[in-house]
Amino acid sequence: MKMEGGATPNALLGLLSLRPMSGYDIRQVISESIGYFWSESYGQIYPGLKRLEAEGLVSKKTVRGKGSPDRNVYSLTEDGRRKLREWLKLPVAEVVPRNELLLKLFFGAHVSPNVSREHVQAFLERCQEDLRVYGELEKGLRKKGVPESQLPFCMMTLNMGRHRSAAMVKWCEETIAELDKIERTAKGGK
Amino acid sequence: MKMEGGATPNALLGLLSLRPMSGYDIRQVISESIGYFWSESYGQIYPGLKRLEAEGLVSKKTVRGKGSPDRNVYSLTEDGRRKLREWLKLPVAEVVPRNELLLKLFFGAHVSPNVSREHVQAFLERCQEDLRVYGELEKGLRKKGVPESQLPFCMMTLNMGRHRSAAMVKWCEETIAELDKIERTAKGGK
DNA sequence: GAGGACATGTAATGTGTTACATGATTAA
DNA sequence: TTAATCATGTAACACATTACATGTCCTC
Repeated sequence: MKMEGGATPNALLGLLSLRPMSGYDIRQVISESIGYFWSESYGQIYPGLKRLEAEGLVSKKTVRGKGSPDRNVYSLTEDGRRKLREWLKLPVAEVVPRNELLLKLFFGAHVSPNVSREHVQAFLERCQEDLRVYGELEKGLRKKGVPESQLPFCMMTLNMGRHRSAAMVKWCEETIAELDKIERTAKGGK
Repeated sequence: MKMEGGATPNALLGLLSLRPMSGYDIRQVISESIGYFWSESYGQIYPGLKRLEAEGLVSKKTVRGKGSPDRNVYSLTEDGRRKLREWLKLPVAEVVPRNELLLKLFFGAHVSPNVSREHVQAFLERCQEDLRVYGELEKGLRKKGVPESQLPFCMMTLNMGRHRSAAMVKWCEETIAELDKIERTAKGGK
């Protein structure tokens, strides 16, 4: 009867495997590590940690703050570590990710090609920005204390981002050229 | 107060812009057109159509079935068409799509490299299959009655899939090689 | 004294899938 | 007769974000 699908609680376990953290810390760490392919809101994190504690997968230690609020620092228990390993072994649940850009582009014939062009242009800029961020992230990895054993895995995820963004940049350029062509012929044929 | 974000009702409007359809039809059409980047379940479609009708964006016509159940066929009203155009002009809401494969890969140091390798291998096969499907889809487009004006937009969405899948195939191959290297050194160093 | 970072948490709301319920027709 | 396809719809549940509520300390 146990649903093993839930990626969110397992993501929390994974993050706590890096080091003991509070809910607040987790949010920070996400944004500077896996933020480009995973995110969690406080509304998921705090109740999630509470549930994991009730299941004995993490343990809480309240740290009296010196000049700051109390922190609830959670760490993985042996059970939690085992649970994480089991989840990692399960096949990846594949979903079709929704792509609103493609949806709008698909129905682009209803509006001026200019509209689609701007959507693609915005996406292009975003991809270029992402490529820049991946560079920063890599620098951060090399400097900061990422365990030797974890480093190649970080790099693999970064590399997917790079391959993806580079391909998207190419597609954007081709698509913008195509949209420009459509606009020119629309104007020329008038 | 109106939330304009809702992509799902707008997706329904877009699909009905192709031709009048029943909720059942919509599901079929999705799977043979935009299914690789968008999907809707009946639980969204039927209540969604009802709501759109109440707002006057679509109109319902019940067609008595000859040897099959009655069909509720919906068509776009002028208001619906206008609403669709307005939505198409709004900037694309950008979200970070979650990627469970990357999440598992990121924490791959906790399990044998073999486990990650198999996840990537499965993803590789899926991408290759996708590339094949895009070919089929394109053939279908050329044969069937897709309006001339809509065709280039279909092709643009297909091309994004192609660029993406091709990049992913390359990444998978590189990543599998890297994982093999890790496994060899782990074995060699023992 | 205003604003921002630190810190925790809940409630309301939105979004979406899955399973269920129903029932006819058609092909194996 | 059994399964698949056609067809519509609801209810329960799962998942997630946002806004709100609260309060401290530190810097400008």
